[in-house]
Amino acid sequence: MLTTRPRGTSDIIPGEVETWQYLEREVRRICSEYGYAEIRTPVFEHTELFLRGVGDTTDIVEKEMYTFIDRGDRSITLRPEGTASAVRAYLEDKLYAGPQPVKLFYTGPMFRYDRPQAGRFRQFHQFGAEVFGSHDPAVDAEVMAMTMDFYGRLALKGLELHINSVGCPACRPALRSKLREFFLPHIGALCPNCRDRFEKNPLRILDCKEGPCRKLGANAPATVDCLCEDCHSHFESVKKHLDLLDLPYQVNRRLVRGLDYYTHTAFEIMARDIGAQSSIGGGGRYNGLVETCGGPSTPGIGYALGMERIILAMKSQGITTPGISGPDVFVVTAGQAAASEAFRLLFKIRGSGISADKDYLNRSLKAQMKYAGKAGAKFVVIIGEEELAQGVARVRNMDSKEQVTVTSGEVVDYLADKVKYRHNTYLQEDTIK
RNA sequence: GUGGGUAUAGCUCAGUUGGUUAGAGCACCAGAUUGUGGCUCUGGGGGUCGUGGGUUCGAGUCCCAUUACCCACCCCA
Repeated sequence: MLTTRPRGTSDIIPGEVETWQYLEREVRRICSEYGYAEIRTPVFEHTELFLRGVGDTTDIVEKEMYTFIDRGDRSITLRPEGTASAVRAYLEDKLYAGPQPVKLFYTGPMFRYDRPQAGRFRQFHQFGAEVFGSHDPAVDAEVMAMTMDFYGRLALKGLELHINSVGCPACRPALRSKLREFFLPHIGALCPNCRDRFEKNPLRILDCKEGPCRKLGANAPATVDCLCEDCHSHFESVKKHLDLLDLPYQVNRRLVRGLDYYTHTAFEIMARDIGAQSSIGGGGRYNGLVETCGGPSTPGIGYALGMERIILAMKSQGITTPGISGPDVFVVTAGQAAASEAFRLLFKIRGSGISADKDYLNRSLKAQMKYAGKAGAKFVVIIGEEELAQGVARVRNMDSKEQVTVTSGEVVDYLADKVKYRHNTYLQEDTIK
């Protein structure tokens, strides 16, 4: 146990972390372009927030929360999702008092006590965004377009945007009773889970994957057939705005998201090639949530994307991301006499903004060269007795094998010049994805 | 919470019907005449065979339990 990480968690080690850093860069870039500001909230909250926010009949709350009592006898829960916290902060930090609408994004770890499998972990990471304060269907479209834009920037292909409207408090009671009416004669044929859902939330029966429930559900009244005037026109307008952007989507009448707070628009993005857990992102409108959490009636909409699943999809599509990058310069010495000079030079190089390193294992010149090559150093600076005596250093370009002699006074400037050039090309490579 | 599969070196895996000091490739380290990397060659370090019990003269190999991981169900990112 001492050397085993907790189940469903993972270490992101050098070689992998560069992919995460790249994704996080892209997240910040797109959010700034779309006008979303970052918010950082605690990874744990009072349990009540999630009970209220996420909904106490959802699977997340019923069986997946990491909840514990702290030393002050408070019930604390590791956040299973980001929206509830964003809503809490919106209220607590009085963001409603600022210019509206309020557009926020976050990235970070979420926690759900699930059995791990492909694409599912107990600690996983989401990038999410929320918009508070606007009813405009154009915002629904913006939010969906933004997710698809993000995937597109990562060069992901073949994703499907599924959308639906799950109604609002005005039309949902009618829908519920219609569904109950429909399923009542067949209640015996439903799976045990759905018999439970029949009472609590018959909407979710539509989402069931069990054969019999699925068959029955195919002919059941769908949410889109029972929408009130308001919901209907909202949904139509959302679709119109998606069309304006030429954004392909499919209306999925069965799409009912697992969180209770959704109203009007619900959407989900599916990837076909990442195993059984094919959803790589989803979201929807939650016009009642802020009020449920004790705030003024405020419309809201948001989404969350699963970082691990994005990485899975990228891998299975053969998309490469920046890897580990070696030092710009590696300082190699020959003989003890050069050691002091090399050590000083190393720090001078670093001081000019160039990444540099040297051997600390007392290795032979050959071994130092070998290491520099494996570490991916772009240049090697060699100092031996001969160079010391002449007041020079050899600078070797590891790619071209070209080696020049530079006076010790000019070494740093010489390297700075070469490396600056490399940095520019590196930045360009970095952007192509 | 339920089901199936797997567990031998840092990694990927061999390991005959149970039989002596458990192997390979890759990786790591060091050398190949005295100061130059990627290729090649030689050598070296590294394994309580997941853990605990059992059967047996003898278990990496058979049996039981346990843990971890993987995959799937439920559900979600």
